[in-house]
Amino acid sequence: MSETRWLDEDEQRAWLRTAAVLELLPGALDSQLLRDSDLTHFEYFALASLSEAPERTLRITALAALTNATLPRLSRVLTGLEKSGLVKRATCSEDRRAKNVSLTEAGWAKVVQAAPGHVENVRRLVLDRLTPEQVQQLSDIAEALLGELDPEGKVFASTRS
Amino acid sequence: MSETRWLDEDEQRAWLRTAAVLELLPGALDSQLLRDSDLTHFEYFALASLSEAPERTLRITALAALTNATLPRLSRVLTGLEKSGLVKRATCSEDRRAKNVSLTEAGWAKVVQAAPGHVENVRRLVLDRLTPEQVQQLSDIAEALLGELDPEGKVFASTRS
DNA sequence: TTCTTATGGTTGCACCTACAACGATGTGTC
DNA sequence: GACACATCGTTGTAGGTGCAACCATAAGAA
Repeated sequence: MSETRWLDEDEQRAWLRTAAVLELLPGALDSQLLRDSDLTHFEYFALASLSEAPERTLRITALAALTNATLPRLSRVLTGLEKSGLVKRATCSEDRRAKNVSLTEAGWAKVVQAAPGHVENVRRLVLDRLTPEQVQQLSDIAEALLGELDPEGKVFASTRS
Repeated sequence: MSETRWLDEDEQRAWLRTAAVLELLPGALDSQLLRDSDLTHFEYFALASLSEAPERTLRITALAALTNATLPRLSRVLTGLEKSGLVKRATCSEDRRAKNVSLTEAGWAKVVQAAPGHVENVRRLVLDRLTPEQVQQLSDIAEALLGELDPEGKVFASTRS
């Protein structure tokens, strides 16, 4: 048992501010999307991820990795999106345990409609409040944190150094 | 209607990484505290905030501002903490609409027991993965974001510049 | 083949959170 | 004092999320 290394003043301030952002930012992202497009941020992110995949189709497990969701969570969200006609599921022919999710035309239209407002919101809340140097710093910091949070690099593999 | 300013490559990478951290970090904080102390991060934060207040007591509204919670959310969390004997509520004598929440002895003991593991986890997940310069950068970045997320500075007033 | 084990995905259950509506008290105006 | 209005906190209700248990299919061993 080693002694606890308590936070010094600078560390404490940095962490308290970070925790505050962690608490506030997700809600700010959700509320704009819910208001303007009737989507949670997670739903938007899943649809956007699909929209950039080949054939706008992915294995459910692959989409879960991209969006960093657990399978149960994604499964239920997909059920909702399917009811809304934005995606469809189909059993995979090669591996009949697996399923492919595809964006429907309506789903594609939804992403196209929602994207500008969402991007504008990300700028307003985050990017436009930082200098270009800070944006780069944030990118490096987040990358460092993902090393611990997502050690296998499964999530957002395309964005890792 | 102005044209959408889409994200350039650096901005997109920074944002995707940040969104990934936003998705993963809260769960990592919760799971250590739930495992070791049977508290969510939010519950821990509320108890810790109380533990640093004069008399270990705060108005419910003041605690909501400190923890950045809505009143309904905090009210229900306090109900749970009260059932566990960690806090108690008492109607405020000066303003009988209001109530004061106080940490009980058991609540204080819980904070004392939980703090070392939590601090260690914050170091493992965040602070120890960054250079001292990056910790300072993160502090400044979070401060800048709170300017938009919490314009009135009600939250974490003590940590703002 | 048959048995065992691993993987893909869904569902039961419990809990947490948001939004809106509500009861109760305080403040200002006439 | 009596009214309108704002504030403090709680609760009804609906929906999201995690964990564990579950079914179905696949892969490997005997």
